[in-house]
Amino acid sequence: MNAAAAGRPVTIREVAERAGVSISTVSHTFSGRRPISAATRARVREAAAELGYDPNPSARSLRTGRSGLVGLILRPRYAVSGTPDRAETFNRLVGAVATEALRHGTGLIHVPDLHDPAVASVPMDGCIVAHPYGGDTALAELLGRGLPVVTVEEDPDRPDLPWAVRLDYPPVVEALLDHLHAQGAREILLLSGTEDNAWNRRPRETYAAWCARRGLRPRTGLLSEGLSMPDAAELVQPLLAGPDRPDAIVVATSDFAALIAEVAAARGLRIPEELMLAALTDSEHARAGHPPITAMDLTHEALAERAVELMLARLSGAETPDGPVFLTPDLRLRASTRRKS
Amino acid sequence: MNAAAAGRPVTIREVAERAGVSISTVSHTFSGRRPISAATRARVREAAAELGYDPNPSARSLRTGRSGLVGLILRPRYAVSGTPDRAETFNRLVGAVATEALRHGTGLIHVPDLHDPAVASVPMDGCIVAHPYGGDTALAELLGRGLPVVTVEEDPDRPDLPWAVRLDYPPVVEALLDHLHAQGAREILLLSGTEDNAWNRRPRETYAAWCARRGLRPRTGLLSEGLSMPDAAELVQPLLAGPDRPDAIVVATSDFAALIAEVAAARGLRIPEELMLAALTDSEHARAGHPPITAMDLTHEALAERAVELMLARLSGAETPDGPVFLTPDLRLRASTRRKS
DNA sequence: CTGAAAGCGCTAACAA
DNA sequence: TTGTTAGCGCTTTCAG
Repeated sequence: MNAAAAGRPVTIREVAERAGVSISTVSHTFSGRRPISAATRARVREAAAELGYDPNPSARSLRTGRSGLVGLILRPRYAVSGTPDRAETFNRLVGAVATEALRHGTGLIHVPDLHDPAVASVPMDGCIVAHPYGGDTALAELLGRGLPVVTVEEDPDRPDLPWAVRLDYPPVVEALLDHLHAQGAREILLLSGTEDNAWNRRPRETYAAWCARRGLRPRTGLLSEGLSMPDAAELVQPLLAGPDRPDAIVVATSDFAALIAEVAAARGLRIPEELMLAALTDSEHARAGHPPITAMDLTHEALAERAVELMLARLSGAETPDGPVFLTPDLRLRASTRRKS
Repeated sequence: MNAAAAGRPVTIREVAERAGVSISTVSHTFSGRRPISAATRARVREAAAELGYDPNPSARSLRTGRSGLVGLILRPRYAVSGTPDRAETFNRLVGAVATEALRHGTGLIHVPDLHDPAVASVPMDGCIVAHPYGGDTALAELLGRGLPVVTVEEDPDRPDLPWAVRLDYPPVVEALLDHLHAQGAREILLLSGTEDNAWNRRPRETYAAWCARRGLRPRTGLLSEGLSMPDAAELVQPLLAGPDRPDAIVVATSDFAALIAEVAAARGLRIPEELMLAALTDSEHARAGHPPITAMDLTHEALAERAVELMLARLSGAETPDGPVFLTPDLRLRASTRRKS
């Protein structure tokens, strides 16, 4: 029984001994960073294989200063405790980042709470911070440590950090509003989430500007991403009750959009004839809703792909880009906003 | 500008110097593993904060032998290169494992190719191997290194490894077959995937036994998970053409189930009246199909939760369990197998 | 082409 | 309560 089978890790020293060479020769055999005679290399490889040698990654990165690992921090606090909408969003982003990292042969670490001292910090060469808040503290912390950071969506208070993949909301949100307007909507209510991130802020800004241009009264409200369905229903009811109810609602999350559709149906309001409905993120709720709900897909896969590329470029010493990469969300018009005319 | 802002990591030594104490005092201030006077502790904390000190995780784990990180390897090779069905499956499992790890404050590493020497190995205390193959080489490699491993589904050739979360297929597959039989199916075709894992093997075994018991002729075929839709369509066509076409098909993946529904529709075959259809994994394809397709949900979230629990228990020194944990897949009967009678 | 040895930053045993 | 120091396993300079 060799050392590995016994549970004790095999070190470079044992391999060297077995092969009858020095530890530096073993090291160089694997790194290839200096010429080793074929005979020696064969002996070392054989010894390593027999012993089940696997270089200790901590020792290596202590020495080299690099781990070959990229971190991922998903900021939205409701990402983890999830309604299906949030779960789908979270899963798509995490899955896509993981896929992309693996495709490049890079290990990916999901970083646990940065601020919890009970939690060991992780050896990462750089970190992807997804959907940061305005003035994001975790982002600031990492930047303060001098760690290379790439963000998925910008910290809305620091929109110009160049190492970022951003979503270009204005044209898409305008297209959505124009579409609603073209279908006859004149009283459009925007229900944002309460998370202070780009996804909530940018569309709100675009909406305000659009209303001003059109000379329409802006109508906005908040619906926290953390609400339970019953609590959200409670808040939605009165919005549909009064005589001044909106003729279209744009709501941040798609499961609340589906909820609004239900509440509307219960009140006898027909969609899209009496009320149009759209969501600012897409999910199965929207696609399979009754009727299917118009939604903006945030192209998580593309965000992930570009973010990983950006990070790897950065770690290989690429120049700082002139500005963020911009991607365009994908507007998916569905029956909830399509009036037969 | 301090060292961190300058890009150079701050070490314990600098903190000690600044606080006017020894490095072991700094170490113990953070680890809390020996009493430190309040005054000293305050000075150290202040110095650390001012310098932006963050303990080097590689140094720590080199010394302690533990990293606090759990690895995750997803074995199915089609998990990454994905059709939507595989992407949903992969995303759900990865997302759920990540969520569960974070909930416990544990870092999670997606392990890149174990056998690629160009890829740095990762510092993990244990590893979750999901959906291993029969005689899985990666699993064997990790076990050979003496690393604590927990599997999600068993290596079908090593069904008794106790550190595993398994799916209890037989009763659910039987229930599905009984259901089809009760609806009148007598010529049931099972189209397995070609990945040699539990998900393909166990239902096949159950099917064979069920046919034997019922005195029915087993009809089986293969449809590789890696096929493109057109290629899969090519293979499916003849199955529906002959006079001895099956009256029910159980197919492994749900997107091929949806494909079969399309092909059947194109041939004028009505579902479920002339052909019943079921999938051995659920996805939006099945839920949103026309008609919606009966499917077995593999409860990825529950698998992930139990696997992470098992891993953390194992790492805290829990006793080896008597056997694997068994979970029951969730059979979701839908219109594709529901004949009006 | 190969070996000896320093040292990465930290923890923990031992000393005081 | 605090300080001194060995050494975790590796990479890399410097010698040969």
